[in-house]
Amino acid sequence: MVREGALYATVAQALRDGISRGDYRDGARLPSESELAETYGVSRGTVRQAFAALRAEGLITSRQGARRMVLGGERVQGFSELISFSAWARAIGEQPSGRVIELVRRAATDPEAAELDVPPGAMIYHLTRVRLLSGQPVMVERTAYVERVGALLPGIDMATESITERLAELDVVFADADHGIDAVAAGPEDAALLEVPEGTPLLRTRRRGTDPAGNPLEFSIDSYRGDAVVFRVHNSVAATALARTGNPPRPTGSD
Amino acid sequence: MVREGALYATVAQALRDGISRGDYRDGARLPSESELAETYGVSRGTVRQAFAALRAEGLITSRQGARRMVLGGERVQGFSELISFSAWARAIGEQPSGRVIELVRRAATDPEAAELDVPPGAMIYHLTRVRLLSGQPVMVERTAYVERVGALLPGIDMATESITERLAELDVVFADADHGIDAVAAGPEDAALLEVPEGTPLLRTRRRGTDPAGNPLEFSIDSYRGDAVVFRVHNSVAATALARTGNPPRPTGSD
DNA sequence: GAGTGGTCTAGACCACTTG
DNA sequence: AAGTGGTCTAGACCACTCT
Repeated sequence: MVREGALYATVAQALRDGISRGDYRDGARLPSESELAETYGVSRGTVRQAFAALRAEGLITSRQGARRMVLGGERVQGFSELISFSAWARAIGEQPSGRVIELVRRAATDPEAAELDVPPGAMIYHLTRVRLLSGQPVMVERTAYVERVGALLPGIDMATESITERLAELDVVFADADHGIDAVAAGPEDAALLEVPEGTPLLRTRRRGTDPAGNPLEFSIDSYRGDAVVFRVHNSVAATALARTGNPPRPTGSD
Repeated sequence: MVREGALYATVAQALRDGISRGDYRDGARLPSESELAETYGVSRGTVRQAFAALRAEGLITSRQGARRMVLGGERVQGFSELISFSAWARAIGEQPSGRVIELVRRAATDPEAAELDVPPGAMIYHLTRVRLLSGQPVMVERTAYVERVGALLPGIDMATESITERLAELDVVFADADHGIDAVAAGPEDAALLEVPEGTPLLRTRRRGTDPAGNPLEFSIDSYRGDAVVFRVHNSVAATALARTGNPPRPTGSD
């Protein structure tokens, strides 16, 4: 168990550890807020903050009046796995690698300029890579970086290092990402790079990554072999915390 | 503006309204916590709870020391749009409809039993529908319902009503959903139902929906025309809802 | 240095689940 | 009826941003 900066993060990690270790099995009821508050010597609010994190991750249920329970299903944790191919590969026990097809500095196309929120024709860096899991090509990545970020790329060994992680060390931190996911047929170039027949179904994601202030850092179009990856989404009424739209049956009368 | 049950929900909705009304434009800085606390006559904690909801929705940024800002980009609303085709269709301004291919009560297959957390061979309801947007077939839906829920289906007009919304009125409420998204080639049956050539890329989602207590209610395999839909997901360091799961193509040689 | 968000505490009351 | 989570308050201190 690693010491985190915040108390609630420590408690949250302890609970995650307990769940993955099997102390709390699938469907098992977790300790109450007050129990945990006493155990860890923190206030109930801090325990609630820890639970909120696990709730957002889809790890546990939460209903008024009832103990929280562990939700089934294996989960991949963390924001970094979603934005970094390398981090994701390691998380599932695979060896990530990459082959750079092209890295150029050029004027942004109109769509790129729009996504990166830069003036039309502004200079950007564009990187094309094939990403491999244990030597097998599984994804073609075409990423446009804003100039400030792209200028750091030549100093990074893109075949072995994780760009995202290296950038983080250089204080370029990703905080938010929007993903658009659809399915397309492999064109000639993607088919060749992925070593599949033309027309093979590909899972394509278009992702815009932004820094903590909301400024776009990169815009990437990633095309995965359809048989190589599954995107998993967990969501809940709690995570979106939005009111129900329904019409509760009014006992009083008509409307 | 509708009165919500909780104070923080009222504040959150007021902020959403302000954003969509344009009071706070893209990139604009929002009022501080203390300002809002005074404005609405609530404590700072309540304001923070409201902001947390908007943060989880990907509507705003949040960094220590700096005012929160409005994030750009159109958003997918909430939980209901991901779990209900009808709700989603309406949200994008399309007319949803459905054509029932088959509704049967039968014994669950092993995978179905596992997903629905019922004993092997238990009775379930299985529904096959083609879903249409403005008359165009865009998705084939194959859903297994636990018996308790499926027994309600015959009373629902599945061609025009939203099953999810009708079930909510009957106190069958979805609270969580796990989605697995990948890309596959259309087989003969799907191709016929969707009126596309065999082999056309389809975006397939496998979804398990559970009630507030974590009990599975339905397991659905939805196959969308790849050119008809884009899934949008927002995630952030603050709230992670998306994950990739590996299914690496096995090299035939070593290992 | 002033302002702001992030964390934390110690209470309180209510709505809901459970035995 | 007891236990539990959901909401809310009123403070406090700290880390960080901004100008």
